Amino acid sequence: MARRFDPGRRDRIIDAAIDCIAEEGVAGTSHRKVAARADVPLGSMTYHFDNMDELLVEAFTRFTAMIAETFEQRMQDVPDADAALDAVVDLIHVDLQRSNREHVVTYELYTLAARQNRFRSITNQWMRASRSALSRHFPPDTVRILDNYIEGAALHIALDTEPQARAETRAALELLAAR
Amino acid sequence: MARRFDPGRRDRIIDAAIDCIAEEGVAGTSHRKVAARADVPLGSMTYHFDNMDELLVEAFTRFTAMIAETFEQRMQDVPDADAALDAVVDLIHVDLQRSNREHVVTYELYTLAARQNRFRSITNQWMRASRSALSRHFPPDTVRILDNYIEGAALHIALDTEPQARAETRAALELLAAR
Amino acid sequence: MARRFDPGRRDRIIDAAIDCIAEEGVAGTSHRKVAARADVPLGSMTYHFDNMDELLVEAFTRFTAMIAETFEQRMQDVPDADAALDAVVDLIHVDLQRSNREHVVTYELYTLAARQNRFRSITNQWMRASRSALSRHFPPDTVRILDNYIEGAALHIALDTEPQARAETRAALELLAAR
Amino acid sequence: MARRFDPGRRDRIIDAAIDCIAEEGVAGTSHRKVAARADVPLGSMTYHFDNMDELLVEAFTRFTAMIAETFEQRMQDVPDADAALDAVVDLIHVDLQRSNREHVVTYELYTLAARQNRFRSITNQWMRASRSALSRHFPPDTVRILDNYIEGAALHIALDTEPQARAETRAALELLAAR
DNA sequence: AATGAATGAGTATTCATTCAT
DNA sequence: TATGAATGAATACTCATTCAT
Repeated sequence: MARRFDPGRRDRIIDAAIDCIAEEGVAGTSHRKVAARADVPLGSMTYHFDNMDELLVEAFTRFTAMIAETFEQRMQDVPDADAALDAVVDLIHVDLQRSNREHVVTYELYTLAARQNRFRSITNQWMRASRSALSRHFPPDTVRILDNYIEGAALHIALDTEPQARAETRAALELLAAR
Repeated sequence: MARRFDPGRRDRIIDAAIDCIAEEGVAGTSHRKVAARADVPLGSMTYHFDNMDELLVEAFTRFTAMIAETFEQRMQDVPDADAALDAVVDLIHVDLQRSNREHVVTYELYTLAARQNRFRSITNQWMRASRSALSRHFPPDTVRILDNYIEGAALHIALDTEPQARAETRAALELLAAR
Repeated sequence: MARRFDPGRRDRIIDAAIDCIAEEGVAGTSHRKVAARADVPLGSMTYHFDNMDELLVEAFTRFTAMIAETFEQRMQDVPDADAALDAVVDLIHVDLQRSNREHVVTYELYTLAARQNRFRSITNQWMRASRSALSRHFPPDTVRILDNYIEGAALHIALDTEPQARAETRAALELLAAR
Repeated sequence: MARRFDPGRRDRIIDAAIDCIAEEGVAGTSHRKVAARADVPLGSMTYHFDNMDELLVEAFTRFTAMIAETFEQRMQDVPDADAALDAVVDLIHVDLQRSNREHVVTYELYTLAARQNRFRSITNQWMRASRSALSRHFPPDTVRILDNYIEGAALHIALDTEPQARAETRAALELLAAR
């Protein structure tokens, strides 16, 4: 009845899906809920996306692209390796801790990626982008090692309850970057 | 009508739940499926566990306890720090890669932990146990740093498709342990 | 697979719900039973009604509307107060005693109304309609008193096993109406 | 294991059942909930009461006996018919309005009574007791009429949202009692 | 191109009752 | 005598997907 001309509807659905995943998890994300969030009729969900998996792939692709983009920008904005390490420490200790929204969506994705290739492609591409951003300031071998450490440190801060000092993170990164 | 006396049934249900999570994910784990796997009537599921979450908590608690136990044993079996690093490299490059069963269950847990305290308690306890095992051979600060790296490296090997050499892992660990 | 186009289905479900409440009580009224009675698939129940309460509200609303309508008609059809009293006596001693269907549904509603506002709204509206019908022949104060007596007399005839004479009812009503 | 000697357990179960009916309705009253409330093992429920209906009959019998007893006492305590009417007005406008606990249990009983003889016996006995109490001050015919009015007035105050004045109730009762 | 209605399979959970101990 | 464990049937409700319009 309403809204027959609605460009951007597809986009809105994808954004709504990301929100839904963040708030209710992949398990709690259904056509109905996403449709309600995006304010589109239920029937239009499977019109725009063949099935739920299709939508999840698009949602996670957009989510990771946004984060990768931000990180790339950050690495582009710092003058040298030392400043890059500072930016990484900030990323781990400030940005990611601001809200756990990014954590939860990330681990939802990891869970899918551990099981299905199509989602592992997304994590793979994301990780490649992260390493590419780090490559602006560090040699390839160092990049991989740093990348590993960053991932582990972020995860432990998120899922462990014992505090971790900025200084410690910085020290570890320096050690790995200096080799 | 059949089996009225079945001690150990609770245990069997928990094991069946772990299997189910490994093969079908938390989302794919239902009372019905676990009951079928454990060969118990559906009605007995909520007799033994007040609700699904209760069962998941017990399943993940047992799962992490088993893994932590194995790691503790390994650290106990090696004579010195150098051998401990070898064991860690093996853990990352051999054991974890043998099947992705442990990965998938682990990330399922992380996903829950990112959202609910009761599951975060489980990851927290697990991480504490891992660090405690490493403490046999390394000082506290080093332990935390090693632990972060191990987590990140394992995750990237699991969810990235680009290969990572044993030598590289060993080198990074040495760097972090030597400080 | 069969019937894809079925207008009036919603209506049929409501009628089936009233029948089900009459025969098996609210406690015995389930989605399954109503669906079977209305000859619709189980899955369509919660499509048409968000939940069971929604359906009960609609069912009781329709039930009370039908009864109120009949009473209004009756009061409209009689020429004066005296004839109105006769009609009321008939209502209590003849109509309501013909089957206990109306009684049981009514008390089911009262039980819900004693506990939940949304059902008390229904009883409230019904009572207002009854008084409005009586207002055709009696002044407001008398209407309220008559209404109380009618309710109590009907209830006692239904739930007491001792007989009550028409003459007695008529005498009581006259007393109350004459004031 | 615990409490092997527990006289009064049966009594406690009946009281717990009344509480449960008051708070959650007959539909929400289950063996489990009553057992928890009475702090007795689930298995002892069907040991003391053959089935749920047996328990409900005992619960409603006790509930109505208590109320009838109170009313009888009240009628015994007043000196004459005029004071009796005052007491009745108080009953309707003060006592019953204090909490709706009595209302809800009463209508739960009426609902069962409308359908099953064994519960109608309970309402019947209750009503006989009420009339017997009124008989202390009024002749038989008047008693029945008063009883009807009291029932209807109480119900309308409970389930209608429009206020009803004490004076009006008193006036109606006087009219009926004076005949 | 777009969608409201439809539906069968599935979900977690509650339950009265039974019965071996 | 008393009860913890057990169980099959039932509950309300959600869902992805289909399809007639």
